[in-house]
Amino acid sequence: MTTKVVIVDDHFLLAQAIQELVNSFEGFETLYLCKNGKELLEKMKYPANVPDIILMDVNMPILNGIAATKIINETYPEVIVLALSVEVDEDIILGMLRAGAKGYLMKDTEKEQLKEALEQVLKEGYYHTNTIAKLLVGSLVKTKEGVQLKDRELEFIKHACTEMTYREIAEAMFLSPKTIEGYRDSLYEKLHIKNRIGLVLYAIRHKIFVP
Amino acid sequence: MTTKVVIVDDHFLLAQAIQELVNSFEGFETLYLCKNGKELLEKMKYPANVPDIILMDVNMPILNGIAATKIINETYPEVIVLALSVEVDEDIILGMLRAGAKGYLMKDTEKEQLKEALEQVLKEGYYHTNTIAKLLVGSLVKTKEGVQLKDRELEFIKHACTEMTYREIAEAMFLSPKTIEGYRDSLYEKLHIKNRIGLVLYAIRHKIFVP
DNA sequence: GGCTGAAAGGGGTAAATCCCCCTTTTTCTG
DNA sequence: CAGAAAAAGGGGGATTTACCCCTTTCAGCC
Repeated sequence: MTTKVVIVDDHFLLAQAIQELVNSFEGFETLYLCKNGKELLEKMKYPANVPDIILMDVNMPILNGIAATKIINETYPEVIVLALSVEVDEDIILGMLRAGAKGYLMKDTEKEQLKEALEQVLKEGYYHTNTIAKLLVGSLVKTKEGVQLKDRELEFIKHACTEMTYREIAEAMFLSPKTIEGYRDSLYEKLHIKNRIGLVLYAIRHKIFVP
Repeated sequence: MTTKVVIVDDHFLLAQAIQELVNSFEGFETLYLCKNGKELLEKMKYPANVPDIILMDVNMPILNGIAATKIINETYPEVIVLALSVEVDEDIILGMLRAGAKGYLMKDTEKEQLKEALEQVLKEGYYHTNTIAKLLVGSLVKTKEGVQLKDRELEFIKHACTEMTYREIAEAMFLSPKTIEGYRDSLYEKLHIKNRIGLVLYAIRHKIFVP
């Protein structure tokens, strides 16, 4: 009985290439390829298309890896999802694992490591490289960082990542300039920053604003 | 006589996978894989290691695709470089082609398209998809945008993407604050921006500063 | 109802930024 | 070498920001 694998990645060349790799491993075969999460869910409506393992890219259009993984974990809890990405962003890795991925492979892993990952995930139910393990430990240590921003603040931050003055931002948000300054001052304190440049960098690094 | 191909990509899994693909094409074989431009140049010092075609990733540590392509074009003009990237940034694609790449493949190309590209590049000397062709035409239309920034200006911009005041930037660059203000004012005019936020956004969008 | 705490609005001041316009020095370039 | 262009440095003033500390309003909750 061979293990059925599905590869989900919008970089189609990579998907096809990984397919060849997987097929070269004994005991594994690729069922089909998908370009995004939506396509995958469509396919999986037919029981014959439900695989044992899904190799899932994180950055995809339409339905990204995290969202797709979450749905699959709820609908098909017996299917194992392995994340596969170039993304080294901590938030994203953790998001993927929280969504129920059983492992996270960087795209610079060795061929042998992929085989090892597939085999271990079948036997043990999980596979994590040292890099990821370290990240996990790290995330436990600093569970704080819980700076919760309100909707209105997020809206302000997005405007601040613009050549608008605070007066103009106030107009755009139908607030008085002084209220806007209040938002700003409280954010500066919460986020430990000193000026608007710091705010812009914070917004970009936390994906509040995409340049 | 088979065509010898070398793959340069720091995403090792992708590199290996593409290797399998290339080897499955009749008349092509992979010589070896490299993780960056430096490794490639080291290898190519031995004549036996000089391939016919190089499949080169753009984003690599140590020596990136554009720099490596430039050197290879000067040192080994008979070697064909094909760019291979997820990058859709116009500047980068054009940079790669200017550096002497004979084609630019997106990583979402089909398996068959890779084969076609390899074969056409051997026969015709170039390979461009419609997407790239359109880009090329577009770049001819708006040949302007030739805002050439000097080293000192770039250094200033990087500092400006920081919570430093101009006074502090001046200190760090061993210049008077007034000189720094001069840099700033001339940049504002050249780049059609109104304030420091605009400068930060310009820097990020043009990859002068990576947040 | 009364307390509390956050959101909204504000006043005043010091610092930083922006925007002119100007001189001197250095560096290309014909 | 001369002349032009760029780099470096500067003055002064209008705006904008940053940082205090303070009042009103309003919703949530015991």
